[in-house]
Amino acid sequence: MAEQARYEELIRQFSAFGAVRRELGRILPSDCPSGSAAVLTLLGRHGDMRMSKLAELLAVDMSVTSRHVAHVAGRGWIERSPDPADKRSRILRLTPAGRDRIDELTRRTCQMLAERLSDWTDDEVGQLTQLMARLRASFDDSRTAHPESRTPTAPVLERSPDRSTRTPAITT
Amino acid sequence: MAEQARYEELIRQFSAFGAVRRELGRILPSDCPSGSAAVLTLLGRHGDMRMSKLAELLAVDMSVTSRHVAHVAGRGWIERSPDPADKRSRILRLTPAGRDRIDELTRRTCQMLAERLSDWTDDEVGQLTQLMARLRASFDDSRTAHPESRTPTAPVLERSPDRSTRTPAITT
DNA sequence: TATTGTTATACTCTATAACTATA
DNA sequence: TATAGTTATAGAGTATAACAATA
Repeated sequence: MAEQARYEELIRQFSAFGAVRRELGRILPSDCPSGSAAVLTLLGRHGDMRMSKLAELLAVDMSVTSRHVAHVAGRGWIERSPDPADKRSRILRLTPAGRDRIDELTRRTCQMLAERLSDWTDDEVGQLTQLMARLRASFDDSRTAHPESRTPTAPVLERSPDRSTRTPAITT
Repeated sequence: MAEQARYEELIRQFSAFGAVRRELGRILPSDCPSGSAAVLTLLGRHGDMRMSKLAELLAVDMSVTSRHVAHVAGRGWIERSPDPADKRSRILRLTPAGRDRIDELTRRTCQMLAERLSDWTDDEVGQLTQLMARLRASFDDSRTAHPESRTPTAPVLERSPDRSTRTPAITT
């Protein structure tokens, strides 16, 4: 457990990270903003999947996922085929054009990183990557974990009741 | 200089970081969203300053800064007094109510971090903080540095011509 | 009745451009 | 003519809620 001052510094860096994010966003093609890019890269990384799975990986509401997916499908970068096992569901799959788009995105972003991080060693880049991965995991875990199994010294404040990837349905 | 695969992994973590950011955003008071919180914490950290200085620290356009500042001023969390040295300028200063708001924000965010990062050591939190600070610095540096002094093997692609904190004026 | 996905609406953040007041 | 700040407008990301089709 770290001291409070550590947390305050970390929060400041989280906020400052927005500048990096915006800078990277500026080099994206105008027809492929960050939401579209995330959909493509996740499909490239994890292979074909359903909407609900993609929403989980994006960690956003399914409605948001639906919009992003509609955009990339409209550009011909993915296909949405009906799931034979469940007609409500749709399977998402990259098209060759989608793979080309990913290559282009990778090229642009890696070029910018190579430029900006030219004085970083391979190992330092790896360290940051690892710590950010663990950060994400730490947040994911607590979203999934049983709340009652955690330390009672840190009472949960206004935490939404186990949000998943969708708005809670109204049971009428 | 790191290998391309390293950059690709790092980019993935950048994208995934959005989940952390959104999670932290959810615990903010509804009348104090992240833009307002950033204004308050920067003023608390760096003391009184002009709009243009704040825009630089936020790394967003002055128009954006103006909106955020108007919001927090409307809530009485800061004061905008005219700069005696330059009547075009305004000096921003936290009010006692603004300081209270910062305390509340700090309390909430630190509580969430303490909960989520309960198994991180003080040192690990410090490492992540340091690496993110350096990341931000690396991006800042290249924004300021002379483009011609950088390696010619990485030609600058579509980079905006030394953007500052404002939309370039149209010289008629 | 519950789940998968879509759509409508609203809110926040951001950038561009035009405008005012001052330098 | 240039700079400090404001405002209008537009676009992207996101969440909530209501909806249709299927399980």
